[in-house]
Amino acid sequence: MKWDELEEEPCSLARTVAVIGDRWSLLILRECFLRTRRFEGFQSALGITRHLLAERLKKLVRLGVLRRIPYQESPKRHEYILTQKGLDLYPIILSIVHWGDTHMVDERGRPLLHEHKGCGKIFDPVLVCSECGEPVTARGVHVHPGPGKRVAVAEMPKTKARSRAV
Amino acid sequence: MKWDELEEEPCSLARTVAVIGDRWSLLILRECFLRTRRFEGFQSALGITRHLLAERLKKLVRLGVLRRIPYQESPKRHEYILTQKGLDLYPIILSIVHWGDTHMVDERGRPLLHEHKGCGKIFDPVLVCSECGEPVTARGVHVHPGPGKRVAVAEMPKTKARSRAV
DNA sequence: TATTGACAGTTCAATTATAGAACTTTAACA
DNA sequence: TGTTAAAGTTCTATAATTGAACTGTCAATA
Repeated sequence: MKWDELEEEPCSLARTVAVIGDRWSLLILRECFLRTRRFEGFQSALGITRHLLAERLKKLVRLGVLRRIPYQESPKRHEYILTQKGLDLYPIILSIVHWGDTHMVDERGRPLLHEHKGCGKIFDPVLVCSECGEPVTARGVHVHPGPGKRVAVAEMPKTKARSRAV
Repeated sequence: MKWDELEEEPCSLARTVAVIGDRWSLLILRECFLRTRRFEGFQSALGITRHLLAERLKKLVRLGVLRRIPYQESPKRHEYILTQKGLDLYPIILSIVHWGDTHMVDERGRPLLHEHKGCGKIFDPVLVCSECGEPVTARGVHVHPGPGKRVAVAEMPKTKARSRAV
């Protein structure tokens, strides 16, 4: 499967993986949330090759996650800022960080602590149900086919039969 | 940066990206949450090459996300099931699906609907603060260096100076 | 005036990873 | 005996990534 095919899958997870499912995009976005905006800033913070960085930034702009805006004329320079679509990735980022904090820390503990401005406390993110407010776990969820699900084999590509999507 | 270096970064996001930050791992895990357990099941559901599937399953087992358990003798066959560490990835998966549902759907709408068994309703996941229960947004969070943060240049690798981590 | 340096990339060869297809092994089944 | 199924492994061709050097614009400095 190619990257562009991934974007077409009738699966919201696959389509999102087409955006952030590579080695660098999430790290670039981490930097965005830490207020890095410029090419050199990303490059030195991440140690990514300039070639790939240029490529990934272009991709994230094309996908509407970042916006490229000029910050000076002569020489013309641009910076990269998160769009609303990009800002909406925050729950993903925070969930990832929390899993790492829980399962991948060494003896020294968490690299970062997160303070919720609203209540002033150091917190962990918790995923809850929008309807009842209770925490959600894998076992507590049932999935149903939605309107965008590919239903019949008739609609499927000739070669392979894929039937499921999260 | 190599994949193994990523695992060593003083950053919970980078360490988690070392686990799930490739083209296939998240898709394999999606299948796990949909109760796929066997090699052929993953292969036909995803269209991944057998070579890479074998490789990725090995990696996920090595990292403690999946467990490989025998389900029959002669010929010896194994299946792959989520460990607790793997089950804990559910909030990440669900956040990713929700972002895709919000920003990557086509005219036909969501591929899947999620029902919360607890309250019986179709829901969206919401990320809230563990301390006050209010929803968390990027702008509502302050980060502080934690105990596991790499502090001084003295401790850093010779080549590059990286100072930040989510 | 000439030189240096910052910034934002681009170019190119060498290495690595992934895709696609065929092959292997063990054992049940017709 | 021949076929099928599951769970891989092996192989070659193609695509992606790395590492390093190079380009162009302008400002500041010697």
